Amino acid sequence: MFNYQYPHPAVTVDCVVFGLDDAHSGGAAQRANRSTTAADGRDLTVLLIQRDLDPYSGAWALPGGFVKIDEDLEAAALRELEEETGVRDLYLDQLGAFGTPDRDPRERVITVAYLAIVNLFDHPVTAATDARNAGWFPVDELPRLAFDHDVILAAALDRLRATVRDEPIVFEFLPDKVTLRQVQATTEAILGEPLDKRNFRKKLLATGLIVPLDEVEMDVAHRAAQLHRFDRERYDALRAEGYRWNA
Amino acid sequence: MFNYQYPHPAVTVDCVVFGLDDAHSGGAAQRANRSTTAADGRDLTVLLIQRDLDPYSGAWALPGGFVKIDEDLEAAALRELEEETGVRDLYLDQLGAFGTPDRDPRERVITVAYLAIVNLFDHPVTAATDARNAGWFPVDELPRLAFDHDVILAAALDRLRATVRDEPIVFEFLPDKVTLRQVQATTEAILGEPLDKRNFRKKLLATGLIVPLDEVEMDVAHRAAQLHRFDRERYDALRAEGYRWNA
DNA sequence: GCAAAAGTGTTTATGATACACCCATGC
DNA sequence: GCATGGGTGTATCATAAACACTTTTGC
Repeated sequence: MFNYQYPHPAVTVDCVVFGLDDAHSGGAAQRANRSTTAADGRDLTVLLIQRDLDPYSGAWALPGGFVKIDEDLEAAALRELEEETGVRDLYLDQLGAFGTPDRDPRERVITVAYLAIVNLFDHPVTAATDARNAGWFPVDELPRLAFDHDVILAAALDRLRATVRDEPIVFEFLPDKVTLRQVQATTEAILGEPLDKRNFRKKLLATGLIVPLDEVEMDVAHRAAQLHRFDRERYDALRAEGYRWNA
Repeated sequence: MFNYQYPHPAVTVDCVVFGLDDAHSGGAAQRANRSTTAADGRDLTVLLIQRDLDPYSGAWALPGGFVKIDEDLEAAALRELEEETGVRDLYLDQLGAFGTPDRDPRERVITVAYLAIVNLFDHPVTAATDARNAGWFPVDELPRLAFDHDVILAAALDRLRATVRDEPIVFEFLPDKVTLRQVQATTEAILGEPLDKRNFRKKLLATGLIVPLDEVEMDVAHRAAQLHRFDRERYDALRAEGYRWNA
């Protein structure tokens, strides 16, 4: 038992984990009747976990959990994600605190939400989601969510869409070696709107941060596209000097 | 006494309150040797409170306090601000949660920080800051701060500077009836850099949201400037339809 | 009349948008 | 040979930036 002179709220972290669906979603996420989008057949998806305890038992929820008493907030988010999805290496950005008094029926719970992005090319996440029922849901086909997770998710989506325009965050979704089509398709999946191919490529290449490799993609039933690499080191260096990405 | 099965952190709110200094700062804030800036002689300032209790007794800190167990986070921020500064009506935006485990030496404290703006034209804040020693400090002449408040303040300043470019947030600092010079000077004070007068006015007026009134400023030792009003209602309506401010 | 700030346009450069065809490859 | 996506350039438009003098008013 832990005693305090004044009442203390519980504090949790919740993660809105975005990924680019590879079309074999795990768990009970049913994905029938979906028209392929402009995004190369891949959708922007969110990782949800089906609750097996009350409250909201059976409902889908954001992965998350309680912050340990000596644990940094970001560390808690990373720990929960690793426990629940097996992913270690990902993009993580704090979204904010959500603390409406009655958001959890058990006790006062304030949650710190994080926006995370997993690279499904590098990490086969669904394999690691063990016993618990987990699934990737396209952002426009979400189930009803537990707690106020719908509000948090909406805020995360807004943030993601705003961020994709002024940070090279698209590459968090993609493998090291990418085709320009992949970059465009992913950007379109995030924004939910089509972009002009020539203008997109022009602008991307004009940054000088997308360097062509001496390699082309493989196993495609048409002309193979040039592979490129995002020069993150150079970007970080420029960024430190005030450079601003803009796409 | 309040008992929990697991340890709970304490949760506080802290406010970074920005204002446009009217050059008679209250409290112990000494303001000697200051060169007047481009901002019309007014600086972007932050409201700080001198702590009278340990830890950090005597040090300056952000106004804030504990969140009550049934109180919304934003309500807690508003309450603390009213208690400590007497201000009711202000701009408030959540900045994020700060929760490094050792940021408070007494116990684990997670704080939710808010960015606030008070309109010193409408509300004479310093008068209301009663017993406690409070003062407005120019953002480039800050004293050493308690806890991790320097980090929070830096984050708030970054956010403010980013926001002033894509929301008409300048008007939060200013009275209802403004001169274009005031708007420009305030923007310059926030950004910390000078702007071109003609371009600034052109762009501002081009929005159609700054409407000239049939009135001019009074009691100035030179030609009186036209007064204008920011049409917030129309802005809100446009905003809802996807309009984006850009200055 | 002089100090102090108000007010006012044009030119240039840069970036954003719109737009359509031929090419390479696998089947 | 045909289906699929890869790759490319130009003209137009809109916005941003640079830039200096005359006018009004109070003292």
